[in-house]
Amino acid sequence: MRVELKPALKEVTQFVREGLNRKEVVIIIGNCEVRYEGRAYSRLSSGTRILIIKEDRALILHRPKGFEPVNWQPSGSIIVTDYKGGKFILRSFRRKVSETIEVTFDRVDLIVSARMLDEGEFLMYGNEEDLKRAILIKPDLIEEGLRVIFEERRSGSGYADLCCLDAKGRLVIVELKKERANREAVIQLLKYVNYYKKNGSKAVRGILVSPSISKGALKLLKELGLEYRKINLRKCLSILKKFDSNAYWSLLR
Amino acid sequence: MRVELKPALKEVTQFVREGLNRKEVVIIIGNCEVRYEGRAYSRLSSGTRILIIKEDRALILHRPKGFEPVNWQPSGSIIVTDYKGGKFILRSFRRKVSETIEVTFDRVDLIVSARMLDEGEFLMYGNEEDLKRAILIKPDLIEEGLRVIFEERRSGSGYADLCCLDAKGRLVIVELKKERANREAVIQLLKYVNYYKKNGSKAVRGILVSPSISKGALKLLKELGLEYRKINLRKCLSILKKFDSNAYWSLLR
DNA sequence: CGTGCCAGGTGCCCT
DNA sequence: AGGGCACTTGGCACG
Repeated sequence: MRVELKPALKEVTQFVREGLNRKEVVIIIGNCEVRYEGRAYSRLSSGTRILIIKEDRALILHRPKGFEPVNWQPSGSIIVTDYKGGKFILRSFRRKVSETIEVTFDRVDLIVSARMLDEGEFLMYGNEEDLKRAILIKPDLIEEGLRVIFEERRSGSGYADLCCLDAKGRLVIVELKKERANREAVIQLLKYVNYYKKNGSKAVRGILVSPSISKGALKLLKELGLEYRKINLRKCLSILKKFDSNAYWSLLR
Repeated sequence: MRVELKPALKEVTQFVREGLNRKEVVIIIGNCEVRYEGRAYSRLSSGTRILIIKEDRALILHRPKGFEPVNWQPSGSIIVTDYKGGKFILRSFRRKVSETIEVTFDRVDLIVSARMLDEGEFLMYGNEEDLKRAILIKPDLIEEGLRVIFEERRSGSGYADLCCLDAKGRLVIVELKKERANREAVIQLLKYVNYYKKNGSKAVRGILVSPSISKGALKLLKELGLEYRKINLRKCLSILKKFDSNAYWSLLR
C-alpha cells in the first residue's frame, strides 16, 4: 500500500497510473470540480470529495454527506489521467455508451493505492428468490393442495413468477413480492392471468403473494377478481433453513 | 486530517469516535467480515474492503471491484464502535426501521479521518424534468397547436406528466420518458387516459413521448389506440439553453 | 444485443 | 407514514 499526504499535483498522475496498472484500488481525497456528459449532463462545482477508482476501473465520487455517490462510472471504463495548467485531471470513458466523467483536482489532500485481496463469499437471504424457493418446498404456504408446475415462465411479454394447479386442477398464476405490494404488482399479475385466459385456459386464478399490500392495490386486486395471500418472510426462511443447504443456518440467529 | 497506517485495532475505536464527533469523514481499509440484518439478511466472509462513514453517518462498504457497495446504511444511522476479542467492531443501526450492519475487522491497514468542506453546487440536466420544461416552452415539439393545461396532474391513482388540449380542443395526455420507453410506460399512459375517459371526457388522446421505444411497447401502444412521438434530448436542451436561466449555458459545449 | 424485472434499490415530492 | 415515480438507476437472466 502506498499513501501520500498532500502530494504535488503533478506527481498524482504517475501515482494513479502505477496503481491502476498494478490492479490496485486508488483513493483520492481532494478539492475538485466534476463534469459529466452522457445519458444526461451534470456539473459539480468546487469542493472536497472522495474519489475511488477500483481495480476494474469502476469510478465512484462521494461528497462528505449522503449515501449515494454524486458522480460515477461503472466498471470496465477507460481511465485517463493528465496534469495540465497546474491541475490534476482524471477522465473516465465508457467503452460502449458515450458517457464521460472529468474530475479536475486543484488540491489533493491524500492519495492511497492499495492492492486489496477479497475472495470473501457474499450471501444474501430473504430476497424474492428465497420466497419462491420456500414455496417450491412447501406450496401449502399459499394454499392447500397447490402444485407448482412452472417457475419464471414466459407468459406473453413477461415472466410469471409461478404457474400452479390448485386442488381442483385450475391454473393458478402467482406473483411474488418480498415487500409491500402495490398497484404495479397487481397489474403485473393481471397481465399474466389475462395472457393465459386469452390463450385457451378457461378458469385461471391469480394470486398475489407478499408480506403486505397497499390499500389501493388490494382494492384493485378485488375489482379484478384476483386474490391475495399474505406470506411471512421469516417463516419462509425457517423453511429453507430446515430443507435447504446448510449455508443458510449460520445467518439466522 | 489524520492518517494512520497499520494502527493497532484497539486504537481504532477511539480514532473513529473522535473523527465522527468532529464531523469528519472516516475511511477504513482493512480485512473484515460483515453481517447485515433488516429487510433481508446478508453475510460477507473475510476479505479486504473500504469502509466509509460520512459525517452524516451514512455508511458505505466497498469491495475492490464493482460499482455498487456490497453493504451500506443510509445517513442518519447510529454508529457504535467496539474493541472485543482482539477485533474492531463497528455497528450501524437505523433509527426507524429495524436494520443493522455489523462490520468486524481483524486487520486494519489504513485509517483516515478528514474534515471535508464541500459547498459545491450540483446541477443536473437532461432528466425528465428538463424534457417537460422544454415542452412547456415549446409544445410544438409534440404537435402543432398543442397547449399544456396541467403538469404532474393527479389522475386517479397516479400523476399524468402533462395534460394538454390539441388544436381541436381534445384532451391529450402526455407521458414522458427520457430514455427508451417500454411496455411499462405504455401501461402508465393507458392508466391516465382511461381515467379521463371514465370521468366524462369524450375524446381523450394519449401520446407517449420519448427518444426511442421498444418494439413491443410500440405494438401495444398502437393496439390501444395511443400515439407515439419521438423527441430529441439535445434539441430540448438547446431550447432550454435559449429560453431558460443562464445556469444551463456552461454545460453544453 | 434488446426486453423484462428484481433491488436491503435510493431519493423526491405529494397527500 | 404511505403512495407514486424518476434514476446517468445497476445488475442479472433469458430469448
